[in-house]
Amino acid sequence: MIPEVGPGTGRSGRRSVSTAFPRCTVRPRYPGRVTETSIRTRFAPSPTGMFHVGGARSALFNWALAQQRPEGRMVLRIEDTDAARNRPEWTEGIIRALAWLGIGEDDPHFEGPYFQSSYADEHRKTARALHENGDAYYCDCTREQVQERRENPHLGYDGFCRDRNLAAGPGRALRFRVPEGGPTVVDDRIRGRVEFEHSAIEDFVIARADGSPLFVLANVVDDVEMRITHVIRGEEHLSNTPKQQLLWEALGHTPPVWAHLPVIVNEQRKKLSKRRDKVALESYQEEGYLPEAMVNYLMLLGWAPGEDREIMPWSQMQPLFRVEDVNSSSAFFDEKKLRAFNGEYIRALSGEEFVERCRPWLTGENVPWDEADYDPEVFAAVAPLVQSRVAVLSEIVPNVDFLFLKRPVEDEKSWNKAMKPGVGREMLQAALSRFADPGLSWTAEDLKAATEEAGAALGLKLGKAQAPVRVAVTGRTVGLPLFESLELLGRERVQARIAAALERLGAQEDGAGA
RNA sequence: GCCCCCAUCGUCUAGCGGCCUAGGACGCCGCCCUUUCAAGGCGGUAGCGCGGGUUCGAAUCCCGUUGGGGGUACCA
Repeated sequence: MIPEVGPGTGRSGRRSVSTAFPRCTVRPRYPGRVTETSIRTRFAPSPTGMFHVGGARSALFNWALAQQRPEGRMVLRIEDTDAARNRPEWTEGIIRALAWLGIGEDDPHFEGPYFQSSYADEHRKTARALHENGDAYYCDCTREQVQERRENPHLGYDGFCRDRNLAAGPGRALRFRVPEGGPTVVDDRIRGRVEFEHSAIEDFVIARADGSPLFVLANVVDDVEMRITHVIRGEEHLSNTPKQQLLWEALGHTPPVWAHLPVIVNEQRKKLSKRRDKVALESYQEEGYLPEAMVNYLMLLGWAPGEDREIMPWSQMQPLFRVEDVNSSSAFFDEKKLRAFNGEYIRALSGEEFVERCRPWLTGENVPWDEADYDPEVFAAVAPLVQSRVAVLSEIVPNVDFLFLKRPVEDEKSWNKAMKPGVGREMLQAALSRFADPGLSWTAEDLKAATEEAGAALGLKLGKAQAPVRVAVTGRTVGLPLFESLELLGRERVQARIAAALERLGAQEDGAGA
């Protein structure tokens, strides 16, 4: 059974998300609010305009945690320091995708978006401070020089400039001085204690030769400034974590709670990639996945609410979520299961809600019929028949197109299957004459009886008898219950379509004969 | 190569030393219902990678091994 409402329905549902997001202004400083739990979610704007399903899951986990505490905040920071990734539209895509999932600024637990680029001065200032107190040093080694110098190709930077006391200058990058000896222990909520020997961490670059800070530094500076307490992100960041923790400590702060989520993989067990895999949240949205189904499915990737429950609305799921319970092994994104969930959520919709949700797929540019031929009342009438037959909303189109198209779609396979010699023509003729009887009331019930009789006269059971009629009228061998469809289409159009099919059969025969 | 992570049905998972003859869900396969297709009902298939320990007892703890994955940038 499906519960009443999903997560996004009330807030985001099909509602269009405000395109102009007022908060999207440059902020000189982060508010640096102290909250019980400031959870940080960060996204880099992507030129593809796509929002990764993996990012969606991370966001949802963060969101659940933030909503669990009265003062909890999920802070969205747009990491746009890469100048090439600085278009407002891309940021808008992130906001819109989150809103679709039910995560947005109209909820007090949401804060942001903030823009990392607006805080660049602080990043540089911190870099200089790190240099001044000796935690970082300038290095003028080129990549080639480093490679030539080290005998052991497995090692990274060899620390050549560690004690050269170089001043800042052109061509000089700033490197962090990783302490000698001992490990840095990352205490991860999901993985437990993970030790990284300092000898295995090279003196990493924190600012480029042009003075611009790198992700690893900017990220920490921002998190410190924003008083971030929980960092919940993908496993791909685990190896950055000891570096960032070292930075936190060098800046005199206690590192946040870390939790590294397992990666989401494809059938080849490789990390989902934008090139190979269908990862864009938007593409699922376009296909007609409901946000509440997507949210439900995503939450189950690496976590389970227990007691053998799976289909559960956000309102019930959210309080149950615990990061500690997240599985540490990678999870395969199974679209089949997502589809099954989506079908369940669709069937759980009320009739009116279903019709409402279908609208975007029935109108507009991509619809196969003339807009003038579309009749919302006709759709509303068949909607109950459609509802249990689709797993994603876009599938409603092939189910109902025969009602709005001037002529049914032409599908060779369906035609050949139904219009077998000795059956097709005979059946269509029989049906046509029956349907022409003015005494026949044009109702599903009587149409069924009439078709049954017509078939019986030819020795056909209803299952066989209905096939040619169905193909003649709808163009397909499968579809909605036939007689309700005929009733709705109307006597005139049904007769015309059967006649047209007979004509086509005749032409085929003539062609074959000649 | 080096560092790190991971390991229960095909897939997502439950399990955190005896309730396990390993539970649920998706998928798949039957059967029922049926005007096609769905939906629905009933049933079935299938798993603790391997080898050592520890223990009266191990899917659960330890070690090793194998196999996957992530990282390894003056990207984020």
